[in-house]
Amino acid sequence: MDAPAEVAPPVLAAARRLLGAVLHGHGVSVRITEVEAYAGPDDPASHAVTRTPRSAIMYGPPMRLYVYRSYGLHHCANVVTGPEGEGSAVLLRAGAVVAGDDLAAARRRTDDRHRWARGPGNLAEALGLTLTDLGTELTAAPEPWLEPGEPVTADRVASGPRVGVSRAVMRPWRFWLAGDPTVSAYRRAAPTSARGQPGRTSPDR
DNA sequence: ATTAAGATTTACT
DNA sequence: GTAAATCTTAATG
Repeated sequence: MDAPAEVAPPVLAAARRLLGAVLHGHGVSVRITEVEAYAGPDDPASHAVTRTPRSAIMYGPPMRLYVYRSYGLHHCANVVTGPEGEGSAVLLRAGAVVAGDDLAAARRRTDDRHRWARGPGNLAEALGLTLTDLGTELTAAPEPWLEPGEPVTADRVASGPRVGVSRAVMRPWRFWLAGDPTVSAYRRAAPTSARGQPGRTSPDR
């Protein structure tokens, strides 16, 4: 009983490493400021919990783009990080636009540059990423591709629970650059049945 | 076949 | 604070 309950999976290190990297989308480039790690079948909040046409890409080789539709309206972009068969990926939640300002403003229909790539759906929209980009090899051009950034020092990285998930809420697998103005606000997942019911909380629902 | 919930965002009371 | 927009998946008939 001296061993830790579980070892931090490699996807957490991969998530931290993506902070500061630059994703070059279709005419717009974004420096990643906020990410979330999603592991394989062991992670109840991950799409990899079930093997479906949508999650198949997560089980493929790393450094490929995983795009999925969220609530039928938005696209969310992930980087597959684990080796083939593991099923882990990192969701790109926010970033700072470093190139293609005009195009980003047009796609997002706002001049507030802090909002151009704040939130996973908004980030994908700013970069022009859709399902046609699914499976793209990210290690080299053409766009979209990912340019590794300078390693970020640990004291600049904050972490907390993932946004909008109702399962495995205890895992602080969201990472962001502390104090960065482009980071999205934390929002708790919507309760499924009884809301705000006092007395008891379900940690791992 | 239908229903419910979800790694979301925006608009509105 | 709540509702609506609407795609994918799971559960059910």
